[in-house]
This record gives sequence, C-alpha cells and structure tokens, in this order.
Amino acid sequence: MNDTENTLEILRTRSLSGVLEREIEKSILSGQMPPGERVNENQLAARFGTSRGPVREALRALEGLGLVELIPNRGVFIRQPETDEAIEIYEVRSALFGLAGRLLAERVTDAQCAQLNDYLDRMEIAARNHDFESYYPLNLAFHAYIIDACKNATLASMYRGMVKKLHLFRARSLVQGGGLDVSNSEHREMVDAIIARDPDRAAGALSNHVLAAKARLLAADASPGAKTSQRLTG
Amino acid sequence: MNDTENTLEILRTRSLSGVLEREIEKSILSGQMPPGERVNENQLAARFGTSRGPVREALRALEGLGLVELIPNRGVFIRQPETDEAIEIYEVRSALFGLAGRLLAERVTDAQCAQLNDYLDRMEIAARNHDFESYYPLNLAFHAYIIDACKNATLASMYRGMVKKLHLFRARSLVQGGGLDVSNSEHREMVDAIIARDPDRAAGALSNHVLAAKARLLAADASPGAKTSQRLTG
DNA sequence: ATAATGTCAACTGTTGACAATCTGCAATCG
DNA sequence: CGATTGCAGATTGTCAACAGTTGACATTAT
Repeated sequence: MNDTENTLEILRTRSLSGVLEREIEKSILSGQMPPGERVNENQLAARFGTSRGPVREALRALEGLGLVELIPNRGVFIRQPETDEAIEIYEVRSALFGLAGRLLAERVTDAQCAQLNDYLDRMEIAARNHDFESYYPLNLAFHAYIIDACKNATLASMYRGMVKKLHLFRARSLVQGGGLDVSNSEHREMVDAIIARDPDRAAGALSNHVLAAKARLLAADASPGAKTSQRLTG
Repeated sequence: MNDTENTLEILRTRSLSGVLEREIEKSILSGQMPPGERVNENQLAARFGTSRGPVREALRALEGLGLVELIPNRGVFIRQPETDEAIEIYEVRSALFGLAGRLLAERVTDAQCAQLNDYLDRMEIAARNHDFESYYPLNLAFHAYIIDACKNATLASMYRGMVKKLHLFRARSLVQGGGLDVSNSEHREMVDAIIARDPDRAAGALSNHVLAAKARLLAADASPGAKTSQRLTG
C-alpha cells in the first residue's frame, strides 16, 4: 500500500472513538470480554495505544447499545441480561420480525423469493445431514437476508441490536434450538407465506418463529442444566 | 437547602456527563436547539460550567439515542429525520404498540381497565369541548400508561426512543392528527379490546392506531403546506 | 476472635492544553 | 469578472496530569 492510499485509509476511519467502539464491541461479542466482567479504561487505552478519552467515549456509546453498564465511580461492566430481560427482548423481537415478514410480503421480488428458497434448500440439506457447522451460518444469513430485504433501516438496526444483546444472555446456551427439523419447518412456512405475498400470514409465521424460541427459553429456564450443549438453530 | 443536603444531592447525581446528557436532551426536545443546527462543544461546556470532556461523552450517548449525528472533524448536528425515516419509525412503532396491546390484554387488571376508561372519559369530554389544551396532555398520558402497564421495560424504552425521534421530524406539524373525534374513536376500540382481554384484537387496534397516524403523515406529505397548525392527536 | 476504624493503592471523573482539521474570507490569477 | 489559492480564526480530536472515590487490607480496640 502506497502512502496516498494509507493517508486516505486513515482519513476514512477518522475518529478514534468510532474505531474503538467497533473493536471493543467485537471483543465483547466474541466472548473475549465475558459478561459481568469489569472493563478497565487504562488497560483498554494501553491495548489500543491511545489515551482514556476516546476509550470513555466509545464505552459511552456502547452503553447506549445496551452492551455495557456504567456504574458511577465504580466502572464499566459487560452487561449480563437476566432471564426476565431476555424474555422481554424475545417479545419485542417477535413483533419486529413479524413486521419484517409483513413488509417483505408486501414488496418481495421474484428474485428475492428465489434467494429465500435457495437458503431454505441449503438449510434442508444441512439439516438432513445433521451438519450443524453448515446449518448455523446459513441460518444467520437467512435471517439477516429477511431483515435487510424489507428495506426498513430503523427496523434492521433495532433488530440487530437485540440479537447482540441476546448474545450476552448468560443462559443463551439453554435457548439453543428445538432441533433442526422443527426450525426448518418453521422456516418453510415463513418463506411460503412471503412468496404467497400474504402480509398477515407472513407476519404471523415470522412472529411465531421467534415466539417459539422464547417458549424454548422458558422451558429450558424452568429446568436448567439440561440441553446446554445444543447449537442455536432459532 | 442546607449544606449537607446540597452535598448529598451532588453525590447522588454524580457523573457530570449523565446530567449533561439529560439537560442537552431537554434542550433538543424542547426545540431550544432546532434540528439541523450544529452543536458547539465549547458553548455547551461554558453554559454548564464544565470542560469539554463530559460534554463529548454526553453527545456520544445522545448519538446512540439517534437525537444527534456525529460527523468526524465537522461537529455534532441535531438530527432531522427525513420523511422516509419517519415512515420507517411509524412502521416499527406500530408493531411495538401492537405488541403492547397484546401484552396488556393478556395481563390487564380490573383497576387498570378502570384507569383506561377514566382516561377515555376525560379525553371524550375534552374532545366534545374542542379543548385541545386539555386533550393533548391527556392523550400523552394515556399512551404512556399503556406502554408502562404492559411491563416490558425493553419495549417501553424503545417506544419512548422512537417518540423522541419523531419530535425531531421536520414535518411533524403535518402529521398532527386527524381530528379529536377520529382519534378518540380509535382509542375507544383500543380500550374495548384490552378490556375484553382479546390479545389479537387489542394488538390490531393499537397497531392500526399508529398506522392511521402514518397514513395521515403520507397524505400530508403528499400535499405539503396544508393543515400545518393542527395539534397532535395521534 | 471479632468488629470497627484507619490507611493506601488502584481506578474513575474531570480538567486544561496542544495538535490537527475545517470554514470563511480575502488576495491573486486566468 | 469569476474561479482558485492561501491565510486566519474557530472548532474538533487527543492527550497527560490532577482530584476525588472506591474497595481491600492492616491495625486497633473491645
């Protein structure tokens, strides 16, 4: 990379606190900074080779995203949602995903329908082969595609924020999935409703998909210790 | 107030940036700092008698709430949502208010039903008398009561955030209301559905109430200049 | 031995100063 | 005369240092 490119790169990523915000978020979501743990401003500043000012600004922004909690004179802590909050989030997420289904059913193109069917086919193959490693990223991409395709940036932003928060849920391992077959039959109904351009049916199908995940959470939370090693399929 | 109380008060409200965040938010929502305007960090710091550090942290937090926009090396600007974004917000708000109706219909107490009816009665009286000054705060309280009563803090927080953002919409004056009678007949249907403990019907009624406001926005936006002096009744 | 008190190191909260960047205006050139 | 360039003031970005608070440990008294 020559010097001009380098300069442009630096200018484009200007605002140290913005970069720090993304980096710290990555550390949190990757589990490198586990929920409940205290964040040390000096350590972070040293790690990124900056002073504490930008670090504090980044942490302030992350507080707004609900990823960390700021306790005055005590410090910043990685948030660790309780079951109550996780249930709240699932309820809201259900309503928002339902809205996504409604919007998409109203404006979906044939090309998008083909893409949805493609995802579905590939997930069904992975499910038949019990190939979790393939299924998991496909499932994420499938949901992300739906959220993006309905062209409501506000909705997409909120939805992603909630997914991030759920990553911090201490018992997220308990929530993980009711099996690939169950999940995929729900996906099939979702796509069918969207392709049928039936907004009400699509809203119901997508909303119920998330409510099913909430129900699994409630069931798992009532009997903790069970099923902790399943993979997320919802 | 004596000195001891004063000191305790100061300690309780610790964290200058937190106080600044609330104060600046008030200034923005009150219209004292109009949308589109640039925010001067030095001015704010001088106005509150602090240095720029806490001001910057507060502004970072407000960016997360979507009330201001941060442009690197240019400054902070009060956000001014375009019509597109306002429509997006109405769609999401509709889904969330619908969820509130569903949740409330599932868990509403008799006392809460009485309270809802009370709001309704008082709003009907104000509507009959064309008493906008009384109707407006009642309407706000009525909606806030519903959001609080369904006991989902995540939902309430997001809903309030969206209402704040809509306050910054440049054409919010255009959105204002389809008349007190229309609004109140919608309110009547909402309360009836909740009292009937019918979650689906309540979800539909509350969702439609917001969608009606969105429709009024679309209609007004298509013919700007009309009806700019009506009061918000949605 | 236990509880209360005093002390200290680590950390957060805040500040003022310095460096980099942008904006507006004036001078200059085609 | 209009467009461009260069300068000056203002403003943002960053830093390092200072002040205040917290939590843990040691000390002391009962």
